[in-house]
Amino acid sequence: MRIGELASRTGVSVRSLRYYEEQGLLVSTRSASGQRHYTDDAVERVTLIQRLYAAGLSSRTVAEVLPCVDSPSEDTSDAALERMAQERDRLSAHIADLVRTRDALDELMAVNRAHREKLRASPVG
Amino acid sequence: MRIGELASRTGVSVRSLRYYEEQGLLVSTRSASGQRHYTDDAVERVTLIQRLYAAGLSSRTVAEVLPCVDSPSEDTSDAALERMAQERDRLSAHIADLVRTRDALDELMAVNRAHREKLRASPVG
DNA sequence: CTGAAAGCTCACATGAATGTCAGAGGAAAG
DNA sequence: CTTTCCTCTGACATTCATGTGAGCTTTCAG
Repeated sequence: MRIGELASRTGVSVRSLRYYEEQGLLVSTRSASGQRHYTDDAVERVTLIQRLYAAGLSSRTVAEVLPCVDSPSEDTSDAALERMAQERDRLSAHIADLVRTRDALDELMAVNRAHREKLRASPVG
Repeated sequence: MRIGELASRTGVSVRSLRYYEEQGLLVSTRSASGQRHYTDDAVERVTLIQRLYAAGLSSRTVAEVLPCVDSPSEDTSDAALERMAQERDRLSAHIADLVRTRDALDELMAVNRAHREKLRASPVG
């Protein structure tokens, strides 16, 4: 498929797809006229890239990790494995943090709702 | 305390503290000479701001939410409550997404480690 | 064949939080 | 007092993923 189709299938802009390629995250074959062509696999790959971005990995880090997706049969470097472990831990910590923040939001909402109830009961405040 | 102390107590740069004030997230009293002074409460407030930033709220949204922290006794606006609920939901979805990504990372690591084991058992690959 | 739609490259713009620098005026301690 | 550190404002720089537009070529449907 060409880049436009990949874009609409993944919901990622054409611009971003070219950027991913520039960063070495996504490969394409080129037609004689220079147009990018992708296999169906690219859809999944783009989704994964987005997922990793959303998890806070930089494109540099994503580039380090993706080879392990492509060819786990090759000798995965210590560095890559370590990087994955490191990112996993960072991600875990981040998730825990977000959960705490969500709890804080919940409590904030509860407090404010409670005050409203009180206000409704005795409108003087 | 002055801005430098607040910075070192919170681990947030002086530059960022001034930025928070500019965005209406943090208030200070000014000395005759114009220097910012903060009460101890500011430490907690800055921590909360950072927490909300980390949860993906923009400073605009943080500014919308913070008044509910300051004075839940006032009539909290519908808009603010709705905004909080909305951010809470967004955050929940984001957390779920991150958990999935973490799982994906875990599996990726497992697969790569397994391949290594195999390699070690029969070095031909 | 023609025109619309889609691709290409290159380059500049954006947004958000923060870094950094310059020039000037306070603050605190020797 | 003088030195050293802190703070002030203002402005420009940075990072990163993405938007946007120009100018040109390719593809495809009619």
